[in-house]
Amino acid sequence: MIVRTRFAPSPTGYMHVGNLRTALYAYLLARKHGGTFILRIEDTDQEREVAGAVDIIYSTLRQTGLLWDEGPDKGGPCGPYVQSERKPIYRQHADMLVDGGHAYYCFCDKERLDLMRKRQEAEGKQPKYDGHCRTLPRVEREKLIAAGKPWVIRQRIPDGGTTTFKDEVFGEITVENDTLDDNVLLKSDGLPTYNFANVVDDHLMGISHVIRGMEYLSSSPKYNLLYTAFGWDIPKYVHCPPVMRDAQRKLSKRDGDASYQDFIDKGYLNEAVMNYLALLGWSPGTDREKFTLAELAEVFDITGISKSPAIFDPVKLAWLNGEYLRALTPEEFTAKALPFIKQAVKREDVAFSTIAAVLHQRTEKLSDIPPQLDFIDTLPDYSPEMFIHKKSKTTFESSLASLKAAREALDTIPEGGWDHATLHAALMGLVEKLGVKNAIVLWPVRVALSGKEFTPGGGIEIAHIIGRNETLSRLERGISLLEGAIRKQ
RNA sequence: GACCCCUUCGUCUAGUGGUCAGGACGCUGGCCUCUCACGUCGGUAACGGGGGUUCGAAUCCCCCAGGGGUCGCCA
Repeated sequence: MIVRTRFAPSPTGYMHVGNLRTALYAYLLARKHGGTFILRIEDTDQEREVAGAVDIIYSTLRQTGLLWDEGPDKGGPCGPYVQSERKPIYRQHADMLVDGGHAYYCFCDKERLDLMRKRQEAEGKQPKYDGHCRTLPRVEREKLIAAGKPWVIRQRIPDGGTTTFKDEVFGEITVENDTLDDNVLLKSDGLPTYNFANVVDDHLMGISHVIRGMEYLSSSPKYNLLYTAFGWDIPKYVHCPPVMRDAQRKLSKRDGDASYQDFIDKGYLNEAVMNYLALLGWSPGTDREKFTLAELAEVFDITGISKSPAIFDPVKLAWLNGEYLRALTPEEFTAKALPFIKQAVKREDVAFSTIAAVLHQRTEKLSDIPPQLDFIDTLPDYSPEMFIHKKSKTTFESSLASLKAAREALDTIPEGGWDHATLHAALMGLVEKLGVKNAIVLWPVRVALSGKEFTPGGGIEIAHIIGRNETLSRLERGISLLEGAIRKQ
């Protein structure tokens, strides 16, 4: 079987991660079977046009690696791939339906429709087109058209009976035809509704698997009726459950973290986001959790898609992102971290590579970086109490001695020799010389250099990062703080 | 409200009549350690409820409850 899948977004101006996941699945299925992945723009709602929205679709798909084989910019045998450019095709197909008795012209205006719905609601019935124009004679119809009366074309749902369709994730579903509405197929502006365009285009473009959100599940019987009316083969339907914010609400753009770009801006890696999305509502059937896009394409299978909505867990995404960050080489990590480091560090005379090194194993997302670095440019005010660390048994006195010894040892290192290895040798040598535990020396040094309880990296790294002058002056500051504290005792 | 769909640890999930119900995140205890993290070893926690079918049900059937979706000249 030739697999042809499509991603058919409407240009809304941002890429919702739920949509992106649907695109991912469509892409993976195509790649898995050596098939074709198609991009189609569904811009039939002229009122919702957003400038630049199509570019966001392009750039996001490129960034994520979901490269399409046919599309508006690439062309292909089934173009055009923009629905607003396919207008004549829909008209032609709508007429075919009308000729076959599967659709009809409707001249009802908004006022009548509103009134009708209001009445039906008042009577406690479900709003549904009342079939007013269903039986309009052909001559009457021509007369109204000639008179310039606006019209739409509606689908004629068969009276009575049932329609059954099969979904690859939900199985067989049967509904009573009477619960289905005579929906508009062709709007008065001549453009098709989604209900019509998706059927015509999916068939004309040879789509084998229609992968889309679950919100279309309940309209699928109508689409089936359309395929049948045309005498077309019915594609395989794959409806994906929604991505939720919590048990009640869908993840929405209003929450500010539903768009792909939001995650990238916060310092999540593309690879981590895509990996996480793949596993949200789909399982490979094994315990494996880390996949590249290419690896996903190998193992992807429709049967792994789950039936129930999945809650998006930012905490787990962050963990996965950390995994990806940690797997980077030091050079790669430095390149990605540098812009975030510079948000917090304005000084230029610091050891950036050491900052990155010290951050590497401590960063889940890049936006976590700046707050960790707030002590580098300027030493915060801190209390001498911080020198006392119970577990390491440091005291004011021991800390004062350590700081003085450290000052003496480091003072002998020239500016040019101020590197990590030298500092390490000097401070560890001090530990050995004094015959004490590492912490007796290193705890107070780290506190004096950072003024903080927790820091990325230890005293040696921080000394290297902030440089000789700053190190010596901060040690000085620590010494006087401690002397003051001891005097007060 | 009507119609359709869904329901395993807090979360993502594995599981398709016989498992101590597995993994991951989180939380938590130990180890490592100059702090925090990383790493590592352990712990915690689930089959929505009720009826059946069966020697035996998370797995099959029915009912209920809860949740979701749809009911537009939006997609």
